[in-house]
Amino acid sequence: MTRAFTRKGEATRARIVTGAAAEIRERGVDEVRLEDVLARTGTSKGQLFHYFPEGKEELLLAVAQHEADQVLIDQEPMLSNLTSWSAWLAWRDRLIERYLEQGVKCPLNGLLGQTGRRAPGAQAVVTGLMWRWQNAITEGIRQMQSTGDIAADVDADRAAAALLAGIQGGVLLLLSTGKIDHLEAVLDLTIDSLRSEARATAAQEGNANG
Amino acid sequence: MTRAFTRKGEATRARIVTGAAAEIRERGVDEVRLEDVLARTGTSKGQLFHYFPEGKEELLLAVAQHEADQVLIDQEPMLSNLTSWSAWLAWRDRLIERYLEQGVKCPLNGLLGQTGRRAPGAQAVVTGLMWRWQNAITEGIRQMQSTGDIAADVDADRAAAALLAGIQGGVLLLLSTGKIDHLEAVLDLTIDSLRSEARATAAQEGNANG
DNA sequence: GCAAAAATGGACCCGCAAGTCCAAACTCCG
DNA sequence: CGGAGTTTGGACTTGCGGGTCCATTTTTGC
Repeated sequence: MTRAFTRKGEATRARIVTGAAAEIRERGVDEVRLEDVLARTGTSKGQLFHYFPEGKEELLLAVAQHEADQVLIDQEPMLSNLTSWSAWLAWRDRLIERYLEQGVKCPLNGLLGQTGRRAPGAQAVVTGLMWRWQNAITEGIRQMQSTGDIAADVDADRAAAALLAGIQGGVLLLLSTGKIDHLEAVLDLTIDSLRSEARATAAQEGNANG
Repeated sequence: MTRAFTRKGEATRARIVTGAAAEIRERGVDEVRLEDVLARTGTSKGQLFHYFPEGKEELLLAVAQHEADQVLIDQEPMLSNLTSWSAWLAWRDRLIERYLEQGVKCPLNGLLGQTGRRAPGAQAVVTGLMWRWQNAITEGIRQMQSTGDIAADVDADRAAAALLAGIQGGVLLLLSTGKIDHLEAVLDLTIDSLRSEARATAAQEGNANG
């Protein structure tokens, strides 16, 4: 299935993907014309359709995949090591920093709901991203439970689902209002809540660990 | 500024707006052609451009306004009367019910971030909606604080911001995964958190109310 | 160094959907 | 009834942008 591309070919292909991604981040999916991508990457139509025979749809899918991966990579190594409260806070800070910097330019926006029908597979990419993201958070919560830092009776899956939703909503509101306040509030209050529940439970059980 | 439309004219205009709204809900903004709206509403191009001289953009703006208002209306009378825990739960139930029914068809999706540049004013409509929505929640929290049901030291604005973000994210995840779990988790955990903080504070102050 | 395969440039095609225009039909009021 | 203003229908124009095609150049493998 993997087509035979030379080294140079792969490089060109990659250049097109990252160029398209940048263009989309800056101007939005529906504002980007193939011409824009060609201009920015210094390529021609012939090349684009050579590397993406299905045309725009295939390119969008590749971009989506690329950007989805990037979202998680940007959170490492924190996201995979939520093993102490300071790690959680570092993760929190990274998220704020990352989205503050990204501002209103969300590459994956516009791939949701029925809007994303334009690139059928793209929807799946987003779903996959959410799934991986939530799993990482769940794992983090479980870790904290194993050390007693979070109460054992917390439903890790459910808590992770809520936190992920909060983050997504925070980013969404950043996109529409330009302010990061919502994201900050969600992260701080949710994490605090996980901590205080631990404290409350520990207190009522009369036996803190440590 | 208000153009002179006869009764019949107003009716036609309204028919076009609601028809367009329905079409968009079903098929997504970028899939809807003016022709589709005309077909559904039994109108002609002449009429559409008669009532919306600026064309599609003006129509989209009208639709956005219409749908934004609907979002809040659908939450009444609960949203404006968050004065007891049972009222909060009723609101929660209404939200779940509403979005479960709406499913993957979000009329305002696609108006966010730079995607929404297609209709410059539409962005403002969404921002306005969020603002009104959050204010209502803040007000509800304040109400509960005034009766002592929520601890006075809770920052109502911040808590409302977090809850709103959670809701938005929950809906977003509903759009991309088709499952309502995230929205449920956010609502339940956030509301629970508001309640337990009240309990905790009351307990530690040694004086519960009622 | 040579043939086969891959990479590149860019002119051209073509369909779609927004927007224009105007003539015909209503309707409102005196 | 008459005519000014409003509403309606729909044919036509137009520009944009995705996709096709092929000739040319470069690279690869032997």
